[in-house]
Amino acid sequence: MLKAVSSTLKCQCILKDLGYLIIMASRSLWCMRNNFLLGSRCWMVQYSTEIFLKSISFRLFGVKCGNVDSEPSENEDLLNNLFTMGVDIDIAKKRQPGVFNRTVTNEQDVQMFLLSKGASKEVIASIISRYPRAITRTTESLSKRWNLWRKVIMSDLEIVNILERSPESFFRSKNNENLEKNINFLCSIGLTSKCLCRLLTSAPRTFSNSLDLNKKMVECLHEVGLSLGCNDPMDFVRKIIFKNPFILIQSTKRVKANIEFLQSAFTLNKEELLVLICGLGAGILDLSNDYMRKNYKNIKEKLFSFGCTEEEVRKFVLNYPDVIFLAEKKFNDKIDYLIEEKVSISQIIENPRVLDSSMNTLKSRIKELVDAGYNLNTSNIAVLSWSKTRYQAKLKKIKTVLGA
DNA sequence: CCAACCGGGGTCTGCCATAGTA
DNA sequence: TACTATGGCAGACCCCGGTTGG
Repeated sequence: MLKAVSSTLKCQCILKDLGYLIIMASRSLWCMRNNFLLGSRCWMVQYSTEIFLKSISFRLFGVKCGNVDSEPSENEDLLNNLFTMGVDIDIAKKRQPGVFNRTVTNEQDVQMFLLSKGASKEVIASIISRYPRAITRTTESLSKRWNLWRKVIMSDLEIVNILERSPESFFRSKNNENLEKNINFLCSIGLTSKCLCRLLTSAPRTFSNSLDLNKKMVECLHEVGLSLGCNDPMDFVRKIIFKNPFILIQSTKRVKANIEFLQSAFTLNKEELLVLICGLGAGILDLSNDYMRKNYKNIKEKLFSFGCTEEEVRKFVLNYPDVIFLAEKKFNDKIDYLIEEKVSISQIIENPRVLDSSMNTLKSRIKELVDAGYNLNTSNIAVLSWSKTRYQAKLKKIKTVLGA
């Protein structure tokens, strides 16, 4: 009798497992097909195949020794649920092991909730794999949080896209009161709804910061504006946030150090520094201090090696502070390549924006221009950084003039 | 018509450390 | 004391087009 029951149970188990396998297999194949058809990123193919293979090994393992050495501390329902959802358990466990020891989790509610907002099953699996603590949130709490985000962002789909990109930003905190206070605070300093939307889209973490942390950064920037003799320091703060939506997820330590570095490196007076950091230089305040120093040092050395003066380097970087973003190798490679192609260093200094273009763009454009008979050394090199349409129109013209 | 100048838009997560909490 | 919430860090460009003065 007992044997009969146990074999029936085993049969059921195997049938269930076969069911999983079929579901996973078809899902994987469907995913692969879609990925090939749509030409989307290869990792999805790899990802779904991996999940498929893992699900096979897990289920086979489960059938073979299910009762013998299952770990009592682990919630099997949870594991089963996550597997059917396509979550990568290995990644999830590695990321937040504590979640797997909980007696109560809400993975199915979370899935239902996200499905109702238009997220695909694949996206949900990816979200939970990368931020498993998401499944400890209740529908009620999620719904409230979602509605607060919707005060800033116009559509559910846009929010889904942000969650897919950065699940942590949404799920790391369940403190909805704090989120609401943040929104109110950012409105109160005069940020427009457009700016707020950009902030949440670009740097969603801002909204999970504690209100206090955001206030500290705003105060910090306010003080900087004040100390630099700004007439309207709050306007200065708004300008920086508008120019650099990532500023509120940086530490005040980093931002202060970068501002100090810019001031000392370029010996700027208050007014010049003010213009720089709420203008072209706003973006580079995010950089890690060491990275900024290292890159600036490299730029200086590289340009010195071509006989540039200190003043020329200064002018170059101040006209185009974004150059500090460029990693050493990329900067050096671009300069070397341009020089190799008979562009002079003074031409580069006069047109720093040519370094905006990727190496590929520089290479293909220079080849086309040279082939068309354009002399880079004596002509304007700004074409290298023009938009595609303007560049192509120009190239066409060059071809007809020089070809004739 | 042209080029020079200028500003804008997209993008920025995933991990670790640690104080706080249940 | 296991787990959570939160702060902080490293990492690292490319492209488009409006305006304007000649």
